[in-house]
Amino acid sequence: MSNALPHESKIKLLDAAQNVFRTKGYAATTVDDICQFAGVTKGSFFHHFKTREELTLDAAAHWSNSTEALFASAPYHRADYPRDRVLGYVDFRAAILDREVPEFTCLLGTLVQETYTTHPAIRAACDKGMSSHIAVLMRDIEAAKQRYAANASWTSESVGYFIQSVLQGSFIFAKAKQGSDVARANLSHLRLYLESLLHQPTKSNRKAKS
Amino acid sequence: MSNALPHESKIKLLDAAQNVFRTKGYAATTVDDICQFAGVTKGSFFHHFKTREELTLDAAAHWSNSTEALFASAPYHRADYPRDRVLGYVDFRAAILDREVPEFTCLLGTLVQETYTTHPAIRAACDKGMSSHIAVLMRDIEAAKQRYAANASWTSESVGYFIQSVLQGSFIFAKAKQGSDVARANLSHLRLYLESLLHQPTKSNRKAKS
DNA sequence: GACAACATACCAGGTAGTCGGTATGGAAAT
DNA sequence: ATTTCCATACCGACTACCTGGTATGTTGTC
Repeated sequence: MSNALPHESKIKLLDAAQNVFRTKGYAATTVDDICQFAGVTKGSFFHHFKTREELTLDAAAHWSNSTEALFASAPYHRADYPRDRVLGYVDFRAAILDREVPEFTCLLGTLVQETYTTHPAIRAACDKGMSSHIAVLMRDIEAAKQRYAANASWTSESVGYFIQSVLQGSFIFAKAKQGSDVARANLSHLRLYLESLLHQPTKSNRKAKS
Repeated sequence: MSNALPHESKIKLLDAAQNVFRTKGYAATTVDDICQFAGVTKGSFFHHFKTREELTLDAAAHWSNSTEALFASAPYHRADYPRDRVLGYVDFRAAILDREVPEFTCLLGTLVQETYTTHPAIRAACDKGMSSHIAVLMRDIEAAKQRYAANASWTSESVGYFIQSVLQGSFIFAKAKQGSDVARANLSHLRLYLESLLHQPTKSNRKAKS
């Protein structure tokens, strides 16, 4: 990838794609839709991207970068104890639900469902983006596991995927019900489960080594 | 709805729609795709359905009916204790994962994600279908709750939605990863959580009244 | 012969991608 | 300093194609 920062129109198009795809889905979104939302012309679109699929791949990468930056800078991420960071992640996801549905749902989850058999490259990009997000989360889960449940039979990886799956499923119900009530309730169930996996810490084991 | 049982071609079309939608998604599926899969002509299609959207609504209803029948006749459903039926449901869902991805994923979850802003009627049909499936499941959850966790603060409804959300999220990862490993792991996490909500029964409280 | 259940050719609208062209800004030549 | 040159960014009309839906015809059956 080039290291020069992309032009304004290109970024506008990528951001527009994020929004329109999450609202109308991949296949129902036309190039003109994206151009209109971005406020640029079709000529500009095809200057920056060879095809609609190429834009989609770029948009998936753009999404991964911006979400990773968002979570990295979120306050929960600075908690001292890994367990607090894991639970903080869940709380943070719950806090975001105060918006319109297309604004808190996941681009990659939306895309992959429509393209997994028809557009292998997009499917792979979504898989990669979601997996790398989970990999980051896994670091905290693993650290918390070492501290509170070192001998448990579950893996931090499986818990990472479980968390993401609950989120993705919650998004589907948010779309079906046009609201985030189910998502919110799901996240409290999830939190409860995570608390039980990482047994409630006491002052003493909080003070324990690293 | 008519009480006469629908013609063979109509059923073929509804079944074909189920399969093709789950494979290619709603918007990417053409009427010709469905006709070809069903082995009927376009003329037949538009004889039975006024529009593509009407077929989709019928397909959603058809899906709800056939899945409800499937679960009602599944062996787990005949367990004596409601707790066993709830856990049996999860195990049954896990057992189904031995197939190709489009065969075990949920039509309604797929449809709603693509249509929730653009096709209100389809969105509503999906919501209705998923909610009524949960309502059936809820009966067992509620009965199990009365027995093992009568005073717990969670509602059987929220647990029903949580179970479905884990499933829907699992389907997304099945699509992203082209396999059901994550789904399977998710279902064991889910089972563990449900077991903890409905505390492990002993011989004595199994024998307890009704 | 009337009606349902098809079959097939066709059409109108929409869409991805193309193509010739313009604007702009910076480097190079003079 | 001024002119020339060129690459990048952008514009919008146009095209070839696809797709939902229609119109019209055919077959079988009660």
